[in-house]
Amino acid sequence: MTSIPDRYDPSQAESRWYRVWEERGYFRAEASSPTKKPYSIVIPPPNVTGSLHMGHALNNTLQDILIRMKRMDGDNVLWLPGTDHAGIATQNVIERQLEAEGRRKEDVGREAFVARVWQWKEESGRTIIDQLRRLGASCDWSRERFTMDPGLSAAVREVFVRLWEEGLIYRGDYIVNWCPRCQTALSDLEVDREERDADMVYIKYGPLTVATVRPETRLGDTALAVHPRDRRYSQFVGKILDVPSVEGTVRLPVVADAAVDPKFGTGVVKVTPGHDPVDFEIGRRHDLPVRTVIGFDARMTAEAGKYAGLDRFECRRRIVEDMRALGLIERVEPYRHAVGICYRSRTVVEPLLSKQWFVRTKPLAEPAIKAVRDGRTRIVPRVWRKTYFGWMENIRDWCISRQLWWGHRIPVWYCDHDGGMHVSRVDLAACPTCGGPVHQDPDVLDTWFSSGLWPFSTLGWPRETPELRTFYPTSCLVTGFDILFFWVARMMMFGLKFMGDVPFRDVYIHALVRDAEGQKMSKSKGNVIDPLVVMDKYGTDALRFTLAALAAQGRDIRLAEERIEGYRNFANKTWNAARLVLANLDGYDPARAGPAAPSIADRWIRSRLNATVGLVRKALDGYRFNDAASAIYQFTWHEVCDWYLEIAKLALYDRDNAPQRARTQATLVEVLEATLRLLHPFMPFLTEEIWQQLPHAGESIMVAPYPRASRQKADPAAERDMAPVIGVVSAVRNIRSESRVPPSVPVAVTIKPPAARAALIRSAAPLIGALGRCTVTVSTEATRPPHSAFAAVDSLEVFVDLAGVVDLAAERQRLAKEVKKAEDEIAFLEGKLGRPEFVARAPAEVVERERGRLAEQRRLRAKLDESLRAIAEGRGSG
RNA sequence: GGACGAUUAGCUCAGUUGGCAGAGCGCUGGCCUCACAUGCCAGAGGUCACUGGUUCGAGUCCAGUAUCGUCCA
Repeated sequence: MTSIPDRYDPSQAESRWYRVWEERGYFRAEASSPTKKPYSIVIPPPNVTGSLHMGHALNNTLQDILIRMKRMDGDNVLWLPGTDHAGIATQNVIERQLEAEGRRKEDVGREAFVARVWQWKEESGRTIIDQLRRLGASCDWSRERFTMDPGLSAAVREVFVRLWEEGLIYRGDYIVNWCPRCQTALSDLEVDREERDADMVYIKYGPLTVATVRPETRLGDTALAVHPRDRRYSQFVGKILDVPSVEGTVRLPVVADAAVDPKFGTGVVKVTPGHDPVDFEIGRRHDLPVRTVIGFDARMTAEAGKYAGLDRFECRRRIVEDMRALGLIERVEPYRHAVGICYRSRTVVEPLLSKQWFVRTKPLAEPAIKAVRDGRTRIVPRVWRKTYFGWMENIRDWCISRQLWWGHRIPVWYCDHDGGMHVSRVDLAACPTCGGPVHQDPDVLDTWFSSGLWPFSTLGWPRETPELRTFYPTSCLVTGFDILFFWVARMMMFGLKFMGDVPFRDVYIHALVRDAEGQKMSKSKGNVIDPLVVMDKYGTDALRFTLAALAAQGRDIRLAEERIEGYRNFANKTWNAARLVLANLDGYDPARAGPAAPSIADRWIRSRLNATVGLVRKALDGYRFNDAASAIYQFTWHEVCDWYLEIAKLALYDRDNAPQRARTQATLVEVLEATLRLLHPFMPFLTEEIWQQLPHAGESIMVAPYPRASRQKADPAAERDMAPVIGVVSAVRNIRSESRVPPSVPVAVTIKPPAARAALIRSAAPLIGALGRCTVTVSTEATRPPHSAFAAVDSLEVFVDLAGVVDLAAERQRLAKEVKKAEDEIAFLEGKLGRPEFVARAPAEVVERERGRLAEQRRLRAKLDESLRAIAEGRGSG
């Protein structure tokens, strides 16, 4: 009957429409618009090395939903995409390539190495960008940025120089987290914690005993420390102890310092200023020397004497053996503790003293705290505010230098002649003071230093561009909580500092995607669900809708394949609804649909659509994507498909009533078309595919208006009048099912409405008859027919004649169940209304409502009792 | 150790100003009814973790307990 296939095939629709949209320029923003309201989002730039995982899929689906809705609203929408150069990760990729060739980066040299990274970036860096297209992301690709683009690099230099000039950047020797694998310093944030089993070794230090899990650092000890108020050890404070140890007797002073936790170990700690950040501070306060015994390669240095050259962990084993031989080990206890590991290479980091660059963060953090407190930036859901404040208020200086080759090189030059240091926006070829030769600082900046500028560097800053004026502050940032500190916090600080305003009005923080068991997805666990595989199997729209439907605030998403399958079915359901409509539009002419007044069902479905639009709008305004998705799902499937389409078929198949048919066609087209627009941000491909085949105005659903709800469109009378129709049909079906009457056998139904509803029910009788597969008699004077089953629907009494087909026992059972329900309800309400406090204190309307319910239930029970009696007396059985 | 979150149907989860406990999946029974079996109809299934408190009334507000999870030290 129709050439449209009965299954929706996503694969061909997806590639086709995306190309059309892009070619027509729908994704492009206007640099400025005299009339359109700006709406902008900058993408959290994925690593250029990355490939799309579920987290990206979720993050970008949510952004695309917002973007598409606002675009349909007619705003001047900018979704700015791009990628991040991801210093360590990208460098690792090329290093591994070299490794496979049997070479190291030192063999090829810095310049050639960086050139090779660029080449790789040009060839392979588009993977994730293409995958975002696959997802349907409607980014403005003409404005795609990369953190190492010339413009963004200029922004990095500008920021570095200005911060330096204001004294907010400094260079110095401090203990930093060193990754021996990546051969670079890391910021505190780049160090993950992992629980590991270790040996807590109790070592004798002369008269005292010290507990440590890092015995190899014994070689770097320059003091012992106790808490100033620890009476146990006050006699030792200020003394210098002669401590026999593996390298002979060493002299160690005992200092008192409040940083010592008297409850840890014995209460005495060893102080190793060269290898522990706390000890480093203690060392400064007490003017202790620093001994570096572990090097950048994680091997013991010459300072370690006979242990020099040993790997740090090998040295740990050896030194314990040696101490044991010397009787210096008091005892060894198993100990579980959190070890710092590099977030990229998972290598245990070594706190090491080195010269690094730092940003003084306190002065930057204060305005960033205030902006959120004042509501200039709104964090959604609000619970994350506390986390944000907690971190910002206890912020520590940020180590921004990395000993990598790939990244923004620190814009500092040292004169080889006079030793001077020059911070500069432009490359220096010679010393500005003496003209001598210069060399640039070898280090590069933390990747987050450049991504922290993303909301304005991508818009052209430090140049003053129309884009910057139009789209900054951006409207919303959509991101996961895992980079709240890494990225969001830093954009807040930099945005306020350099733009004088917040980088975004809203920050929407979404959950993490986990597997069905709640485990974090990871390649090593083998539990990843690959979005690309899912898109192939179920379609992009199904994946997008699933992610939106599961994106409830404040909870992680457990993704199981069955869920995606369920929403694939929803896509197919919508497809088939459209098939039904499209197959029945012959002779349709919207101009001629006017004359016939809409039926109750027409008015009802329009009113329901209006209500659904209201729900979806409200949900999306509050970033409640799951509520929006479920409202659309519920309406489309359970109101349009389950009821309205079934009702519409009656008119569509009735060729003798042309006006009624035309009117129904008009309603179908109107409701389906609007539903598609409502659904479009969630399922862009399917909706475009159908919309193009429906009568429509405009060239693409992408740029058609997003539906708006209005009070005028609400039709409470129609909703009230449809309720008994649905109620009676459901009751008839229920009786039919419970009495085991096959659908093919017609039954006779008698409805006894109260006088006030008689006209309505009479006019709806054919409808009820068709939907319930029954013949309907309506009479206000009806009496219970013999051999009939009974149901009450609000104020209506419904009798289903089961002569010849009735299962008496089944009907009795069904009635008994209804009686039980009514009686429970009556008991509950009588109890409630029997309490004088309730009647006295609850609002009058609540009391009135409960009284009405009680009366209703009592009446119902009476009717049910009557039916049961009829059966008992044999009247029902015939 | 500190902070936050979670505990609602067999499973996964909604439940926004306190006023008849909902969805999806799964399950049971019946249907290939001319859009769809990726479907249709009907149904079963819940002491809202526990203990107190506030209130006429608590899944919802407050305090505590237990278990699980996350983040920070």
